[in-house]
Amino acid sequence: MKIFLKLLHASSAMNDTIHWADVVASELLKRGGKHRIATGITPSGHIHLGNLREMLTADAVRRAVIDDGGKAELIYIADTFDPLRKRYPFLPEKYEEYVGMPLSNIPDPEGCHENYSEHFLQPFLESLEILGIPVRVEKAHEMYRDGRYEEQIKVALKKRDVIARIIHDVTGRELESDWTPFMPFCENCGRINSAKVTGFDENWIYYACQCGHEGKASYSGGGKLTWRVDWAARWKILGITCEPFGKDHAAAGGSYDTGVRLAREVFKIEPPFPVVYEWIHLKGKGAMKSSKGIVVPVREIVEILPPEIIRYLIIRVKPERHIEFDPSMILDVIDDFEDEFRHKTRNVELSLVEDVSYSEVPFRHLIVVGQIANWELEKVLEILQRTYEVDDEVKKDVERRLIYAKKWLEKLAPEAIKFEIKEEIADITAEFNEDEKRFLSAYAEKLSEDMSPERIHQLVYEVAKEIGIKPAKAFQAIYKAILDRSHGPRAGYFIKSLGVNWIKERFRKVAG
RNA sequence: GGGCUCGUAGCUCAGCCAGGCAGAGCGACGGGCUUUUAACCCGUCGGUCGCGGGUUCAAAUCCCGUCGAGCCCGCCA
Repeated sequence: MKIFLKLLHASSAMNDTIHWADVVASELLKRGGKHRIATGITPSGHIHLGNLREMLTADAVRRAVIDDGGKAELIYIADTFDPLRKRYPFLPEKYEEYVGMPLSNIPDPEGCHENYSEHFLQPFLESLEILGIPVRVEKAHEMYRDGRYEEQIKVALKKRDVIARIIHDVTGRELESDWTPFMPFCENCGRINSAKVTGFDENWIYYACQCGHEGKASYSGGGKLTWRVDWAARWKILGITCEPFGKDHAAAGGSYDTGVRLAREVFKIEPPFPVVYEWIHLKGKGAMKSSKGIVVPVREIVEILPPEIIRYLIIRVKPERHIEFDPSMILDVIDDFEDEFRHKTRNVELSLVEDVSYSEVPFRHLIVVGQIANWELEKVLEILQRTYEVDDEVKKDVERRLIYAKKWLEKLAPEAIKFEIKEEIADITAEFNEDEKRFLSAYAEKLSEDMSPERIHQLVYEVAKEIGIKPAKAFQAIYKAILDRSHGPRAGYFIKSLGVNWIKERFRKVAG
């Protein structure tokens, strides 16, 4: 047996090591065949790339469980019933008065959605769809309103002392004698963080609010459980078996520690299997935090980068490692992806969005060709046909990724990679010396319609030699005449795709 | 005070769970292709695996300790 294990080890060492998501999946499958994975991001501001890590971590596990023969689904609990903590920098002054009110009761700061939480939630949900993350959405204010918490609220209120002791044991925090695990919603001032429970019976929870109002709250929507208790309660209500969460919750004495004990001792369930993940840092700016305004909204990223790249960016890194997100390095990440794609790695498998095909045309290439072809699909395909076999599948993929290439170029690309064809000769500011003019003129003479791109490229060297200038000078003249700069895409393909006759005419004009 | 992660080639990291000749990519250097946007091909250099102990025939890997970096511990992903 021991020898067998060693052999197994030796042979698996030759391949990639087991993917983290598969490790989690096999752990889960030891516990049962059916899993419900929870995620929970509060829509209190723009939902950013850092938040997305939670979703992608969960989705990678979901897929791994399914690939391993189990069943798994994803649930996203949007805490729409959470109070607005403070007036964030991006909110107008007026929002000071909404602090403490549930997000679902606050107006949309930009007036385009039903309420505050919807404003941030909707674009995020659209993004999840684009990223191929199938998720069942549960909005907290609806769960409470529909009475799904009722039983657990009653349990929590009755076991107030047990809960208080657990929180004290785990965190060392001494709770005040009038503390309860319930935060009533005050029907007078509309806040959900300023009233105290004064008593309860089978039908009502009685409270006194700082605003002076005294009233009674319903078990269905009249308030919510405090964070730590709410978390454990929802595990029970939704039957959660696995949940990824940020390292803040994982610290000793953090909310997962209390959650474990609350789950077992108060709600009588086994806590979900934890997957702890690290923050994503924005290169040079530190951890992404909505509250600090260091944010790349997910909805913007999914417009600029293909979903498989965004997935790959996060899924390829073990959750417990932090990710340094450097927008200027994204082409390298895409290169890595394309290299892994050729080897069909597990990272790629978990990153590709189902039902989306991916061709071998490199993204870098699309960027050059797209610019040459002025982003016209037919023209791009025509150019690609010289190097690739373009069938319907490739065509479909190119059509899809060409849009990203264009957006990426506009929003994230370094200037050096961009170029623009000067339509008018008057737009060219560069000077041409006699050698260059002689070259362009002679080159235009020899160039003919039936030449292949390779032949056109070769011709540059031949003509340059003939009139006695260095090839480098010849290339510079060509690019100056077309782009008004000294560098550009590989000359042969470039000239061919621009049209030989157009080039001949242009070179003659420039040469005077 | 408690907890987590990281420390392996100049840089970014894999390898550690399951001990078995120290790896990849990039960079640098040399050569080929007589500029092509961080192009391609061939080759070379490059590491006391943070440090100190321990276990073992054998340790980057396991155990104990230690130093350094970053982060978390009201709410937050």
